[in-house]
Amino acid sequence: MATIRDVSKIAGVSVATVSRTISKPDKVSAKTRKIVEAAIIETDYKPDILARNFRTRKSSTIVVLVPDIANPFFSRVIRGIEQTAQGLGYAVLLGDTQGDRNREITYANMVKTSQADGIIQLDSHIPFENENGPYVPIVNICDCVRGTDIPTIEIDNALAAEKMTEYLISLGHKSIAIITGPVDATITQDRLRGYKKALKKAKIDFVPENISVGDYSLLSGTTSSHDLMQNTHPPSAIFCMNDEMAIGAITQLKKMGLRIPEDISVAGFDDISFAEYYDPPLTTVSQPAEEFGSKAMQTLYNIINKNDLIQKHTFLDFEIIIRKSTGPFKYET
Amino acid sequence: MATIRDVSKIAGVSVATVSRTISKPDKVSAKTRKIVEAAIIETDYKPDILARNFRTRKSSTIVVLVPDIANPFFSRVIRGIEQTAQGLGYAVLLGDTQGDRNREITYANMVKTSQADGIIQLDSHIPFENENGPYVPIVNICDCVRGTDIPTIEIDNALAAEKMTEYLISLGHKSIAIITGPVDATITQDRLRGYKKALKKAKIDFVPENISVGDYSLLSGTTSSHDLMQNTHPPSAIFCMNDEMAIGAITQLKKMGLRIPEDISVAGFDDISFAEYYDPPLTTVSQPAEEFGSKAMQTLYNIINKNDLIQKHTFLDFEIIIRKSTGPFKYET
DNA sequence: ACTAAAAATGTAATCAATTACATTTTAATT
DNA sequence: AATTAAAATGTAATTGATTACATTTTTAGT
Repeated sequence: MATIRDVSKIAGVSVATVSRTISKPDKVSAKTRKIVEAAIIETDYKPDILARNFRTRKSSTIVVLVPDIANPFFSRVIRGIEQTAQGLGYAVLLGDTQGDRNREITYANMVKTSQADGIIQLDSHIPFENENGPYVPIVNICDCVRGTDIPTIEIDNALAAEKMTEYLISLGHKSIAIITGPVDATITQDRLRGYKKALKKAKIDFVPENISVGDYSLLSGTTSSHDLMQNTHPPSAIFCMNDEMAIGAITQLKKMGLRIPEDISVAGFDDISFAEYYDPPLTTVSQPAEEFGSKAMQTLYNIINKNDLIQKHTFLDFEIIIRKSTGPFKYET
Repeated sequence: MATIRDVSKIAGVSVATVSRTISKPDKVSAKTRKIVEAAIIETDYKPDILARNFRTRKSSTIVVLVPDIANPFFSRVIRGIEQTAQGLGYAVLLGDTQGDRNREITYANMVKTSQADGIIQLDSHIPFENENGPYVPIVNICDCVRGTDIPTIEIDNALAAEKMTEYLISLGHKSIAIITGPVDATITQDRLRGYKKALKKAKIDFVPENISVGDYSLLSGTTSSHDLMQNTHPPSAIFCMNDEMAIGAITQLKKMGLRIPEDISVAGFDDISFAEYYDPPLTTVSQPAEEFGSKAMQTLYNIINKNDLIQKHTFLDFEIIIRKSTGPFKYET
């Protein structure tokens, strides 16, 4: 493999000139630039990225921390990150944490050791043992921690849940259950807040038994919905904090002989691609997954390169998608 | 940040001894090892990975080339890769190619420049301009090229398709359509071969119009199935080369007023998590997604580290999962 | 106690780029 | 043509760990 020194010899210039030809061509006269470029081609020179990274203390690599890559919403976000990263000349290191804090820290240390230039975290947890460590460029998206000055990108989860709940109320539902995500997640708390707010505005009493904690899996949708139907006053509508749980719930409710939406309404969250193709097509909250990814990468890029145009807290638009899994409340006959 | 020199000063030994304490502790006496370890803790020394990578020409990073990360089957494979990679001390660079050959080459060059130590390719395409370039550790999985000595990991796709087709034939179906993946993919050709073989064994004539080319998307399942139903002799069963297309097909067929499986049977491929939760639950071919990933990573690790125990061509087990989307053929009434 | 072999440790070169600073060349102005 | 500023180029230090080779210390055997 040819080195910069080989090129400089062939071109009859110094290594500095070769280096400049590559990284700041306008600092080199047109004549020598041509000579050097010819020498680069002749020697088939490819800069040694490892040496460059070592010297410049940059890796042009970022880490994505994701609770679970196999989650269809997250994988779309990551696709958005990856596409934008490619455009900006960054590589994406995948950090599937499976919720494990130690793995988060392992990946965070890759930034501290310059193996990566920054982190995009999709979970509401900051992977630093303590806050007074070295500065680490990080963007927190989708599910964001509060009370730090770390840039965040999210939708207004409380409002989205409020709107969806209002919609269900507008259909005549009074007993609306909710299947949540893990209790310690910010989005769970936000959405629960929005749900309660909508109930309050409609003067519907909040019933604790209408809450079931899930874990975003299909299975937890089935078990949670099963549990909810055992309540003394079973719900006539179930709002799930993601589409998988909604699909799990519908599967279970159908198995119990209930018709969707005639007997019970089910709404989801995320609008994954399957939502539209489910039977019945799922009423859900659409989130701009790819935009989350591209915005996050763009913001992280600005942080790394110290552009001042960083918006600390960005809110993206959501949309209530009304399909066929929700319908008017009907009194029992 | 403390360097190895700081540690050596504190410990009163040479940098070589510190380096050895870290990488080959058995080459260092117990006494000095203790001293050095204490100094490492005192200085909070973390080896500079960039310097190490530069010097050793290794990055402990591998690249995963995937046609689309948002495909649920692929994301499970990647999860398997990532888990195993973590255990082996490797980081995973995500290369979402969207089928773009240039992107594949870009990522392949990262290996040539030592930014990554090897590649796991999930597509039947080898990303080298020509074969006589530098040696690149690579493993080809799921959809594999033929006629090279690159290690592959796959299921026997022809056999799987043959078995599924045989199953549909055993239900009495004679007009069995197939929705394929892209024509140039090895798995498409393999599965098509298995499909034809089963037809031939059952003495059923192969009808070209029963083939519709899809692209693995939900939408292509709907359009392909719609097209197939316009045939002069519409099929009584449709075998789709992945579950998304099967789900798209079922959605479309239901829209056309057909009942699944009473009026028409639909089978998929992959057994993604949604398959079991669909209505009706999908008959499909189960592939061991995570095992693909972990086997691939293990094999790549062996290649990189020149262990000789490399099995060139590995075949994993598949399983025909019979659920409710397929049923006996019934003559039109 | 002496010697040889083995183990432990140290010295200093090395990896290939970038870049601060020094020097030379070119351009502009009078 | 002389002077000065600006542009272009060159020199050589620098980055931090690894490791070949040299040297010292320890161990074992007599």
